Amino acid sequence: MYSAAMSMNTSERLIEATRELLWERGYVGTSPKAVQQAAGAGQGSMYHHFAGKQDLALAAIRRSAEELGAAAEAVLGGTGSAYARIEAYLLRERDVLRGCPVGRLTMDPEVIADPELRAPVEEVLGRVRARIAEVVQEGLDSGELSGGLDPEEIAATVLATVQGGYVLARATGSRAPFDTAVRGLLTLLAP
Amino acid sequence: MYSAAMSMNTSERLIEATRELLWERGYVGTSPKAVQQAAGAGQGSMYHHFAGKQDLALAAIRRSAEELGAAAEAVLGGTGSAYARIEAYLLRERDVLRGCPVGRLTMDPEVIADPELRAPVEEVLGRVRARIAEVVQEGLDSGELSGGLDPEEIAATVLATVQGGYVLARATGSRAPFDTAVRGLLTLLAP
DNA sequence: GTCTATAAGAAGATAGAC
DNA sequence: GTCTATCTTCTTATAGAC
Repeated sequence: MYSAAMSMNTSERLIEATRELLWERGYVGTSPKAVQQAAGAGQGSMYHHFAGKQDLALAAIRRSAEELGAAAEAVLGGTGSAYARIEAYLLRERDVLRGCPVGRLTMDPEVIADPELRAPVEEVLGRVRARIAEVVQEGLDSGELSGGLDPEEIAATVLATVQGGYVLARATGSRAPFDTAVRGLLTLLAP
Repeated sequence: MYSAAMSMNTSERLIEATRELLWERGYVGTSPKAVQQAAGAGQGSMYHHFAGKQDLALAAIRRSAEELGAAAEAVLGGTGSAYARIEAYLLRERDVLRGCPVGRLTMDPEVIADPELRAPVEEVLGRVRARIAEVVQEGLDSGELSGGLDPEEIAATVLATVQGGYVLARATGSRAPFDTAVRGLLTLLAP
């Protein structure tokens, strides 16, 4: 059962349970049966609300992407200097060992092969990347960051460091490599 | 059938087929049956050579890790300045859209949950990270790289950028974000 | 809306013949 | 070493009753 969610209706519980399972096991590793058990819903109930596994995953992925975009915007659109906001993004509270609920899906062959499932993943990662680039541009305009930097390049480096930090952390079973990689990047970016 | 490998014996073909499937679909997404078909081997044949799925995956993962370590050492242990060798590592030929055959496994819940399967992944990523740190240290010692850098941190940033670059590339279906992230990092590292 | 029944095929083996 | 048979459980549904 989706323990933190007894007050949700069945459709909501199914989506939330799917989000958790996709995060932990990916699309290939998540079965409708596992979703039903986690949501406390029956077989017929699930197929009443959703057309099938793909349909349910689509709802779950869209919501996770939306949430990720909002969380990124919350720090990148905050107050402070450009460097401070990028630092806030990098140091933002994260469940490092669980990885990124969206980035994780890029390693799933069936998500990547399905344009509908891949679309929200591509869209939100592109949006966050563009938003970081805007902040870098602001830092260049104000003279806060050094002149030779390309905003799009630095934004890709920042996002890649985060996504790759998850990989290193999960490989070691410790969040330390994630934090180390972030500190390295912050040193390189330091005005 | 493992098309490029008709001359290998059954055991070899099974390992190579497993490496390909683990790379593409992960451990959770790879079935013994799929391995057998890709290797052109029968059920009984596979279970004669290997105790089961985990045993076969262990052989495959160990080999992929070994290969990755050797490829990294080939560029990091080459000639040239510290920066040039790190640049060579970052620009090294890669099948970007396929991702990293080793890093990819960190997103697999059953690999991460199994100490035997995770060990080669952790070991080789740690080894590459330490090797990059050595090269950064050489650059600091020679005065080629700026003084304020921590070798361990920069090494983690370099490896994370690569691993995260794969994520961004697969999300968009294009290798461009990988190359962009690498260029950003090279700009930040430039002596 | 939710439940149970049914089903073809895959997953991950084990057993024993050849 | 390789092959076929067999087994249990899981996967991903569909059909129809309540």
